[in-house]
Amino acid sequence: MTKYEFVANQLADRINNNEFKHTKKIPTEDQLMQEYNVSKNTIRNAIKILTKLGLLYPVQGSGMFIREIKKYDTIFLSGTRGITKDHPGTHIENKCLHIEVIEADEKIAQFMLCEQGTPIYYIERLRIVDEVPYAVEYTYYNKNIIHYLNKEIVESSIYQYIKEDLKLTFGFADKYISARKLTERESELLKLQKDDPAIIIEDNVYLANGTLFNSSQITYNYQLAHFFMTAE
Amino acid sequence: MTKYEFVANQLADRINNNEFKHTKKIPTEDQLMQEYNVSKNTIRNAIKILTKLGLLYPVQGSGMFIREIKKYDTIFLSGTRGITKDHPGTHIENKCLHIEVIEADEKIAQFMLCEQGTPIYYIERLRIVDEVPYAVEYTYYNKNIIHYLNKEIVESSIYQYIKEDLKLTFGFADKYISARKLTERESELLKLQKDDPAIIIEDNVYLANGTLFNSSQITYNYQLAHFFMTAE
DNA sequence: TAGTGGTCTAGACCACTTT
DNA sequence: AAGTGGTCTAGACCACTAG
Repeated sequence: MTKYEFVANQLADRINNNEFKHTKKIPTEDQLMQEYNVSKNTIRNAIKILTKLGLLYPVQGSGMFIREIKKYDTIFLSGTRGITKDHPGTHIENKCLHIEVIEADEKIAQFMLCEQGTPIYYIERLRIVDEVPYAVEYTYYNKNIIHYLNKEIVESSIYQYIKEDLKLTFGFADKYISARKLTERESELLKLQKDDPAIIIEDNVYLANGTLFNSSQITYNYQLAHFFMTAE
Repeated sequence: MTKYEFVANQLADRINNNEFKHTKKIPTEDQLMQEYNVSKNTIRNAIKILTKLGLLYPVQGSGMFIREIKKYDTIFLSGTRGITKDHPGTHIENKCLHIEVIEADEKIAQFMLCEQGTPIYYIERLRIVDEVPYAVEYTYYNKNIIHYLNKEIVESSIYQYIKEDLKLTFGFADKYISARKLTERESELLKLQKDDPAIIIEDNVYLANGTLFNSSQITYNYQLAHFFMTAE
């Protein structure tokens, strides 16, 4: 862990412990430099992390103020993490509906940014939060990068498997957000009506070296799923 | 304009002009430091801007690679700008459906983060892109901050008015994204069917000093509106 | 092993807010 | 005028990639 990550974690803890509830501000940059014995740049890097998470906002000439945002039960969009981290204390089940290896045709090759004929895992999952169907997920993984997947991995955490077992590091993700009507099959799986609204997130996830390894289309239950982000 | 903003603009232009199409990389940090005669930090700040816009991704030890993303006809979510900037070359019309000044009741005071009784502009607009109804927008402005609004301003660009005439600077924005069914009135305005899907963005915009001045709920035409963002 | 991005420091000065 | 965040510099060293 870098110094600025350490400082960011410390500050996040201190904010969550309400240490600054009187002032609604964190200490000044100079004070933090002294407290943690680091340079200004390191403090600023730490603070940038917290700002992106929506915990703070800076006011030039005045201080770094703590935010009070109501993000109850929402999924945080500005991260490569999934539902899991945003629903602490809930029971999440991933039901594997379908898993197969296919060869990329022209269309798949195009959005997977790979050659035609590349082996691809195609997976369908139903994600269930606290016994209620939450989302239907259609995912393509490049098998040249994720060499092996099975039902067990797919039903637990694929991300953890990729990170901890395969030792791959995530870089960034593109997200396309839209809405459409549910298909009949989706409505049955989500226990909603056909033609009910669905919020769709297409998620293209890249490794740190810039290669795309995963493209998902996730169909969320519109009565349950709400998303949150903060922009500058 | 700061030096790093200048460098970021220059680089964005050079990328758009395909200057780096052979290498698919921009010059190294050291090269850019020399070219623009600035320090490493300045280059890094510039590059961070381009990374957030999704134009670049960094690979440690290798270079800064140019991205090729298909964001045709989408609205970029990671910004406080609206539709306007994302639809160059299109004709945008804002039809004012309703404008009135009200006093904040308990509920409004809560989400506008103001005292009860604060004067508030409540505005309804229909946004039309290239003659097609695009979104229905319900907006609250704190009248203690935005002292005056009228139909003309509301039908042109409110943001430009706030920025250039009132000389206020935007800070950050929270966005909540969800889906629901259209109301009957919305379906008529958007020329869709009642109970058709709608993608909803609730947008809370803050000034640089951290005060909330604007809360909108925007109901987008699901057949036209698609959103894009990039996350780390 | 050389090239390239990432972290970190120390210090100067500027822009804005608050008193 | 004093306090506080924002920009900028010069330089050292680390982490990772690629030939």
